[in-house]
Amino acid sequence: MAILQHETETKILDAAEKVFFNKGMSGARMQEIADKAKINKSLLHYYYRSKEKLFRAVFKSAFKKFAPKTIMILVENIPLFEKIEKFSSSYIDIFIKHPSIPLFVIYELNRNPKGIVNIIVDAIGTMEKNPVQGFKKSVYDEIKKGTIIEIDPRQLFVNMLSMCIFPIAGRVMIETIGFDRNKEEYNKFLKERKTEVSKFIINSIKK
Amino acid sequence: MAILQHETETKILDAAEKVFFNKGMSGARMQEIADKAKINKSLLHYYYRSKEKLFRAVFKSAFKKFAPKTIMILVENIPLFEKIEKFSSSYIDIFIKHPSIPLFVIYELNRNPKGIVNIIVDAIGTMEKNPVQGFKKSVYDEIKKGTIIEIDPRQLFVNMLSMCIFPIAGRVMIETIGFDRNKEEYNKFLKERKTEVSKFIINSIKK
DNA sequence: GTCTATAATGTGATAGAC
DNA sequence: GTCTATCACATTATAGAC
Repeated sequence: MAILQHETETKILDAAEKVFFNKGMSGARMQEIADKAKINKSLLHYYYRSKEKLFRAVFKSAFKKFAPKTIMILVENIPLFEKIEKFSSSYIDIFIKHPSIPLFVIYELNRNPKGIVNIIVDAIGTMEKNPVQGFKKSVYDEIKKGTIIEIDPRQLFVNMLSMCIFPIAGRVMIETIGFDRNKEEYNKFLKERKTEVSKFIINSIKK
Repeated sequence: MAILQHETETKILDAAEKVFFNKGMSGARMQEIADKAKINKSLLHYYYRSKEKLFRAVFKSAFKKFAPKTIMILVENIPLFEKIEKFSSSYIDIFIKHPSIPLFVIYELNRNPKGIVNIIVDAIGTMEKNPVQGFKKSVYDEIKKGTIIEIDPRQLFVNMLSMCIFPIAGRVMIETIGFDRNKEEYNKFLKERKTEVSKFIINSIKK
């Protein structure tokens, strides 16, 4: 039945996501994915011929969860401060909902840059027009207007990106060195960052 | 001979570092480590009984490359602005020299928090007195003096940490989305951050 | 200390029945 | 589509000669 087939496919992808997110490509085991999906290991191969192909499906799905919105905000034609507020808030919000994605993407991109870029291109069509250019343009506009200090837009962008992603990707590390291992406390801390990050940035660059 | 033994042990650890840093615990292969060290695979087991033990040695060595100095700066009794400048500059500098360490530590800590914390405790003696407290104290002192705005010291600390570590741990990702894949250009960009980060932070919090 | 050979197990993938 | 059984190979680890 078409519906059952679709259900199984979804069950597999959900299970595969959990395992790949936690263990990475090299640490993931097809058996564990099958167990989590409550199906036979052979069925994995029936639906996704190989571990590699299943991984690609998982990565692609993960990437689509945050990339389109992110890119849109970066190229949007709005004032810089608004762009920073919107980006930080949305970005942190998405990753509060999908906390395993940032480290997964960063790590796998390191492991095999070329292979992963192929998946990304497959996911969003093309990598040609760089969305970061949209952010740089906003920065130059404000510098010209004299509303912000002179700053290298690359530094500013990386600052913003770092403060949005790292507290999520490096959560276990941060909890280990500086916070009580209290899940709720850290979640509250992350929610506060949705406004804290943009305030911190704008404070620093506004004239 | 004692010297030869020491040499072999070092050769193994150097090779193991390269492989574990790049492939992680689960992706690393004992054969590859042996090949890189130009010795027989059995010798690995002669010197470090198991893959697990070799990994622990590598992690411990990696951790010692940055943790002692970092902790020292955080608890040092110096004014906040100086502490921020010193921390950012030293931290980024260390990781320019050892660029694979941050992602390695973050990833392996995620994979197996309890196991890794044991290694850390083994490396620095204890985790009891939290070095981040030293930073928080400096922040509260300045707030009381009225030299900086009122800010949650945890947010400030995580901002600083993020801007220091993420550009290194997430380098491949950042290069992929926003920079030309030019090694020298990015290295220059990182060196600039040694002063940019503290300027950015102090700009944001000073009254 | 260093090597060769091999054991023991884990793992991705396939064949074939139903 | 889903299962059982099994292959083929990779990988950690050990035994034993030198």
